[in-house]
Amino acid sequence: MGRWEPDAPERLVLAALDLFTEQGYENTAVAQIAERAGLTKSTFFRHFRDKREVLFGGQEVLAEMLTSGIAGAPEQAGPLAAVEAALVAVSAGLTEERRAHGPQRLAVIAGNVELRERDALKMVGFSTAMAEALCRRGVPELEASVAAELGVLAFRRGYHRWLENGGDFAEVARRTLREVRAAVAGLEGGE
Amino acid sequence: MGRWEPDAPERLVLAALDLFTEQGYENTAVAQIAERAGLTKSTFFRHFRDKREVLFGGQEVLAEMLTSGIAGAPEQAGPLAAVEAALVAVSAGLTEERRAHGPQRLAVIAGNVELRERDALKMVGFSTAMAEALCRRGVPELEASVAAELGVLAFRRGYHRWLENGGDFAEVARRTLREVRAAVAGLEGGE
DNA sequence: AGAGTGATGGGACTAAGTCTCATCACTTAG
DNA sequence: CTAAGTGATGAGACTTAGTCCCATCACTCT
Repeated sequence: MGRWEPDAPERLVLAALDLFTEQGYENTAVAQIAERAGLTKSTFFRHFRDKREVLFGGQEVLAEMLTSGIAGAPEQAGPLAAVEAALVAVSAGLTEERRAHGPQRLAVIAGNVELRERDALKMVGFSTAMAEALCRRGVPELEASVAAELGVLAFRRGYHRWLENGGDFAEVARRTLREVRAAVAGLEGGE
Repeated sequence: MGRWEPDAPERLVLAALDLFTEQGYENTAVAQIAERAGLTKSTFFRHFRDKREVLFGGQEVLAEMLTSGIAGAPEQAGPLAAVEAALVAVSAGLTEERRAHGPQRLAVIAGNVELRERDALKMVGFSTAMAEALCRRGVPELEASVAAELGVLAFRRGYHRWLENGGDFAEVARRTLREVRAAVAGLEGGE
């Protein structure tokens, strides 16, 4: 399978990350990314659906982990316990290599609307994936949506913390989800 | 102000909606939309940031209504009561004319990833707008985010119901938010 | 009538994204 | 050891989104 210089996708990701950081996302052409990676525009689009996607690769895998995490939670677990299982399960996909470029990647995304847009879509994907998995466990549709939304919120916050402080993502995510649940309780209690 | 044939933006929206429905979003060129509206490509991009935006116009106004709804809620109101005020306030922006093309618009959006992506971004915008408005009321940041997220969920579901059944949006939204709160309670209680 | 203003038309230009075909590195059967 | 096969890449044409600049036109006000 691997011919020529191996790992074309990874080389493209790294080249893109550097160029986006150096000169900004919109000032960087796909051809330029490909050139720095020793490839061509054709090859770039063979590996990535579009220019944005070079920063969001492998998220389908994470969504898959979320759903299987929920599916694999104990029978008697409630929706939020299942969501916790999902967050724990996804930690297997958050590799140390992924953490290395995380902050740089987040900075680039934060600086561009198109990229924030793609990020929003990915988060919606996570949410519906979890909600559907919860429904398959017999959770009513609305409760599933609420639990999934809270799960995504915890995931986002946990992910940021994990990038800042490191450590085990499963641990961080568990703690973050607990805080979200506390906030929910405070919401209902405080009226 | 109005010269030539008036209401260029509205004509563009209607032309786009028809063409997207007839032949699909990706099979429709901007030049074609402009032509059907009796205008040119230049004018299209003068009124809309990009091709997607022709289906999402005026949402900044809605976000504005959400924030001012929250800001205008009674002092002693809790976060979720403020969110309810936001949803009630936004009903002023959901005109009957908007409802007329709602289903067609939703169908087009549902059929295209780029458009779902833009929709996701708009919802994130609503969420952060509400969360920031809640923070300005002194609500802790995490609770504000949770409440805003629940508010967006209620807004989406209420919007769909409103399109299907009509009636007063404020009424529908209030009922939907109540259901979301019940689901949240069921989530915490059932474990 | 003439200057000013704001919206439009037109056309050139860049870059994203698609498509097709040739080519090259490497594998495997004979 | 060679020749066919396979999969990834290169090359280039092509369409369209989106930007820019400038001329023009409709209408207003003096």
